[in-house]
Amino acid sequence: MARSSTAAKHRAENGAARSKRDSILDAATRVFLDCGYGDASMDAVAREAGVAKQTIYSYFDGKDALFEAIVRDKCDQLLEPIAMPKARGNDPETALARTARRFLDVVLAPEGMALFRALVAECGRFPNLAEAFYRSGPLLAAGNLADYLAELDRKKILKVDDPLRAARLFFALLRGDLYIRRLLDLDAEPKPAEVERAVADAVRVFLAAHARR
Amino acid sequence: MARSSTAAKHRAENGAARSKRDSILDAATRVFLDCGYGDASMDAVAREAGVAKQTIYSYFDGKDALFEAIVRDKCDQLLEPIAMPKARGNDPETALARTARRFLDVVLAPEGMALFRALVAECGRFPNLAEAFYRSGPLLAAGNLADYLAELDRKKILKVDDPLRAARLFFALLRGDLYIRRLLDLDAEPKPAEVERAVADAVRVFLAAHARR
DNA sequence: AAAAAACTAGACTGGACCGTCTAGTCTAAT
DNA sequence: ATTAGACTAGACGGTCCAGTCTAGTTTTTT
Repeated sequence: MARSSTAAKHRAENGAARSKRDSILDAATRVFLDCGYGDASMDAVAREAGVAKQTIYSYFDGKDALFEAIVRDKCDQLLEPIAMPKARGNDPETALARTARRFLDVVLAPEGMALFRALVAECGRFPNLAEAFYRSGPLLAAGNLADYLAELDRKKILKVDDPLRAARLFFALLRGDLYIRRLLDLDAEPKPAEVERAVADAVRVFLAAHARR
Repeated sequence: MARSSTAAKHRAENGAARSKRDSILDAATRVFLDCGYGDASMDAVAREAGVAKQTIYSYFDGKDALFEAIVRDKCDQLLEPIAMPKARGNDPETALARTARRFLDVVLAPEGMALFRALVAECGRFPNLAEAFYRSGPLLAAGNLADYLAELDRKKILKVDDPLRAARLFFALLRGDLYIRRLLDLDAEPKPAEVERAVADAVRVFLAAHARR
């Protein structure tokens, strides 16, 4: 048991093995996010990665495990910018807009949409993945914003009774109609000007709702 | 050509045929919305409908056509309450709340969620279905509300510069975080009290943003 | 009653795909 | 140079499923 298995041995972080594992992971990400879990085939992943199918099974336990790996990986790397501490030196309007922009850029990008679509489609099969995504994504973002809103409330700059609830509303406002349309693949990735407009709308409405006085 | 084929003949609306076609449609709805398009099998539909598989193929051209049929059917029947003309006699707050409640009741219900999930999962395969859903659902609802908002603006009760845009924002506000969580199947259908709270929040924020002066 | 059409149950075809296995090649360490 | 482990290419077994076909039964029509 303490002895490393064949499968585990090359999982050690010698550069060569790392890069092979990574190329599998990259290919799998493309295939899974393109086709969805059901229509993605292990043969396609192997072909895309330029690797024999057996090699995939030596790094991952099976299709499920591979899917889990690519989802957790994409979660970490996609949601990194969202988790970043906010620049709070500015006035609320600027700070909110900056947070909003960062959020939309990640969330409306093709990769973000594909990840979310895959999770929605497979949430019955992988409930823990859906939960993990939500916690490290929307929930984290709302939590961070809530902290900032609480601070603004303490400083009497805004009136925010329930910061977490307000933060969630802000992100909902931000997603707006665009998110639905993107989910259904009715729109391509929005141009910067459209993002900017969505940001401005959300910030304006939010500030109106939480103005002091 | 003018002569009716065997397949078309029993599609005429004699009561018996109608009821058989309907029981297939009902069963297919359950199976497709439960399992999703990919994991739903025609055998399961036949079993669920208490019908031979061949009978399904005499009423529908194949799996795709059956899926299309059940989606269009569910769209029509789910979104009927949303398309209803609004009671506009009341003050804006009451009217908005009523519209909001009706929307959330339909959209957050298990059937509404399952339909949307299926469409999100299959929007690549059935882009026209996604489009049809959006137009007869979210877009119709927003259009109706926009008309009402324009009226309120004309009467100087609210200030609404872009009614359609405002209506979309209202529904986005309404979906809030709940919708994301429901999509990922992290929450069960919300209790009336939760719906009421979401409605109140959305109405409050919306009115604050569009108050006169 | 007889003929036609609808329906049933189940077998069957063809194809996709997961995961395993085989046989042989390449690479790195001893 | 030899040997062990990683890798490749492809075949293969087993399963599942869409859609077709057959043979027999029930319902409807005439």
